[in-house]
Amino acid sequence: MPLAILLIERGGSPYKGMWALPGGFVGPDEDLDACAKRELHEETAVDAPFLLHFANFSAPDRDPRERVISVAYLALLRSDLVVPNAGSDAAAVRWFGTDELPPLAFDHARIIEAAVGSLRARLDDGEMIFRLLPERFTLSELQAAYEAVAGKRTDKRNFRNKMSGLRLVRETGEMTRGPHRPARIFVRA
Amino acid sequence: MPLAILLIERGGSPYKGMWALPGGFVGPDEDLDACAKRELHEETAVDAPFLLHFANFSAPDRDPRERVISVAYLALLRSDLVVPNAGSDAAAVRWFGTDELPPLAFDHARIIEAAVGSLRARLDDGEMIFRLLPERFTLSELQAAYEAVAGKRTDKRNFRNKMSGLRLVRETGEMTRGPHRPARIFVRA
DNA sequence: ACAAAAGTGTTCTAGGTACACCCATGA
DNA sequence: TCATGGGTGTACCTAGAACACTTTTGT
Repeated sequence: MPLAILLIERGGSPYKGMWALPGGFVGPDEDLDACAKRELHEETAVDAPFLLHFANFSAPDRDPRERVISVAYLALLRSDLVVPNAGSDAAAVRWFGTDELPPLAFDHARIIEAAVGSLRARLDDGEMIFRLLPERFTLSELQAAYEAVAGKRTDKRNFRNKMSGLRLVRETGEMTRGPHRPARIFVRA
Repeated sequence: MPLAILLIERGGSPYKGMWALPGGFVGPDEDLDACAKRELHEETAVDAPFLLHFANFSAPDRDPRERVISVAYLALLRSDLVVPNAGSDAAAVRWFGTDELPPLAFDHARIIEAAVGSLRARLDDGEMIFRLLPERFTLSELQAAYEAVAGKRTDKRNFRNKMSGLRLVRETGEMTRGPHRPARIFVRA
């Protein structure tokens, strides 16, 4: 499953009918993290437990209506499990594979580029990747998540060696069942 | 020469008479980078050719007067050469060693902590460190700059080996003169 | 001659990469 | 027995860290 981006179809002008990142204005009694979480929920009905700030976008004319500074956040979620619902201001919401992105409103294409770069740079921190996995997972599932985000394949043995060095996961002692050899089940360390 | 921070003494309330980071409000026709550069110049008469954004600070009550979101930037300059002059709103301006910081207004102590961390994390990018050096420099000068920022000593041979790997500098063929063995003069690659 | 700073190599360890085959299960 | 995915080890290379002495100049 490739990396995908959650976009909303704009219901109003400017850029009416084009796709854009969810977002909105910060309230007087919330910090930026809370704002990002709230706006995402209001516009897509998606809850992202962990959001990461990665850049600001502040060119004076990036919104034709008025001066807007965007504080950009990213989250990692399982697009196969998270079903978005269009909320306020959004005509529609859906996931787009990174290779099938539509034309985007404002400077949002640039924002997505920056987001993917930041995400890949932080993959080994071990904070984000587990958002793509159930609580209990196999090493093959973990590797698939890594590869989806990194956008490239990795050797299985090298991946497992690296993981045992990073100490991000802990074995449960339990095994999967299925029409093939059982796999060890791990949890986050 | 240890790492130092440029602070202004606040001329008005709140926190009148306390020390704080320079800063101000973004104008309608400038982006955040330009704002940071302008505010620094207005308040301290210092020109920083390269500013790096490292974090936002947005707790709703961090300024007792009104809601203020701070977009924090850092620059690296030679505190021995850059002489600040108090400008608008500032009663005084001066450099403080990181080990002799006064009590700070607002949440600026936290901002400085974050800044030093970000700076150290990016030292090897090769973007910042040359701000501390003249155009032509010796490897010993470069190493001294590294050590000042990193806050710790480094082995000379290891430092030089690392540098020749990073390819950040180029030899000029010229040498220094002085009451000791001449040193090769380098420039940025 | 001496004071001051420049310059130089080797060994060890850890982490990254390339690479191919056998194993356990359910159907 | 076959299809499916799980699981394993070695050799090589590179980067980082520890470590001490000789060289060149001006005074």
